[in-house]
Amino acid sequence: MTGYQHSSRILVALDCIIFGFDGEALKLLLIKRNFDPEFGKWSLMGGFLNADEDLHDAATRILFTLTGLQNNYLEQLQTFGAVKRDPVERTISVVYYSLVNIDDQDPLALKTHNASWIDLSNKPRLIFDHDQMVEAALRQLRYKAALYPIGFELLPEKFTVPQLQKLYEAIYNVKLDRRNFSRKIMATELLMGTGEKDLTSVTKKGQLFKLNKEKYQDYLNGYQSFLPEFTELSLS
Amino acid sequence: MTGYQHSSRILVALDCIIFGFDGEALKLLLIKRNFDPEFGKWSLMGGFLNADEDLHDAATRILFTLTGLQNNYLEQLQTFGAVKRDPVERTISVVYYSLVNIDDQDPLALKTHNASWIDLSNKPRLIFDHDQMVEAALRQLRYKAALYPIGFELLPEKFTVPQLQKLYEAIYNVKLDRRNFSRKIMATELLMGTGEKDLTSVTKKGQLFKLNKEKYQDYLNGYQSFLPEFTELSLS
DNA sequence: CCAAAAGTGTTACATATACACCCATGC
DNA sequence: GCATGGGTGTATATGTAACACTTTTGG
Repeated sequence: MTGYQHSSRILVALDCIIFGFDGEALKLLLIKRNFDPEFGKWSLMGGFLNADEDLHDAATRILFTLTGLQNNYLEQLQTFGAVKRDPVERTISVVYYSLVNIDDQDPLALKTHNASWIDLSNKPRLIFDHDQMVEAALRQLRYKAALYPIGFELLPEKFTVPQLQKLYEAIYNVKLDRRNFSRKIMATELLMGTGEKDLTSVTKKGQLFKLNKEKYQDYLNGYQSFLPEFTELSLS
Repeated sequence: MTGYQHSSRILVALDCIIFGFDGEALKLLLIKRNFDPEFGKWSLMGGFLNADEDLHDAATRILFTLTGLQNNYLEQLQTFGAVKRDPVERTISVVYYSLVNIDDQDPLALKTHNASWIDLSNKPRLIFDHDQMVEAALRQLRYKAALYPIGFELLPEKFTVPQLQKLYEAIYNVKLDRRNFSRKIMATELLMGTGEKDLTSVTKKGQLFKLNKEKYQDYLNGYQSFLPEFTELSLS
């Protein structure tokens, strides 16, 4: 037997929600399409699954093509499969989301694909069901960032506590108390001081920290939860 | 244009993890395969996506075929897409999990498909990557049941608080304090007394409750979290 | 000297946990 | 009477939330 006899083969697409953070707002990397279909409209970065390619590898490839980045945080989100979601041909789309350091990408690749970083609050209407995809990704990011310290994936290697706080404020769209936040983050032992100070800030007083990779792995492996109180915020 | 020119069409399967609860243990509805491939081995219930069928509809159809049930809790989990996951032909599988009341199903449909309810703790080795699928489903169930009161989907319409407690003990594999559990559940206002008592229990003292459907919807819509302290348990 | 950013300390409140007692039923 | 299962109450600990003060730097 060389294959299943019944049933139809279907086109499998992948779409990628790419989150970034510029120090103030949460951003999305979006494409102003310079190709058909839906030429000229905004969409997520996407592509098709090849027959000889693992699903996750395909997502990695698509992310690499657009950003020049590999080894980023990349997680499968959900698969969208309404019959008419793509008017050209019946296509199901496996959606991934990724967290990247906005400073690390390849500007040429972005230019080639006509991609730009857009504030989440200014997101244009996207094609097909891409708006729903973004909505689902944001929900997942909020949930995940409450239980696991994945927010660091959006920051440069060295960062200050107030920068980290701004990131969480952007993710959950809330204002946080500086003192409580600092105390809780320090209690996680996830940060290692570098001795350096952040000279770009106004007062040059911010201490730069690095992530403690070992502790980080412990948290990712789930021996303990990260910021349980944020789970409530994931529900909104 | 009638379709995308490039890229290959791929077979899309669906597999379904069906959870039940018999009052003591969490159970899975599994198939002892009376068909090829992997005749005689255990697997999840599955099927293929038709070209003219929404993905979620296909999952509903497969669940219905096996259990005779519709309108159950059914949620997409994840898509498995390793190239060699199915040795017969390259197939990606979109996995759903479902919560059913174990008393409600159609015994004939079960018999036809050679299906039986198996304690999660006695799960046999399953074909392909189905073991991983079950593992992921259990993790998702634990997380979800901590934030949303979906556990009720596994119980009959009327149930006692101790029964509900046993369910949560089975899901999280822990022992809970009777008094604290009762107080917390009552505080949610999710339960409505029926006035009846559970005459099957030894002391006939257990009060039977029904779910307050409106409150239930509120929780599902996420205006408040359900049992935040359980999120910690989801991580193990 | 003042404004803005960053670092640290204290208190009150809510929530989770641990534990003790009483009641009803069947045997 | 007593074992079992089911219902209710209270003290403690832990963690979250609310709030005040000090220091440094640039203008």
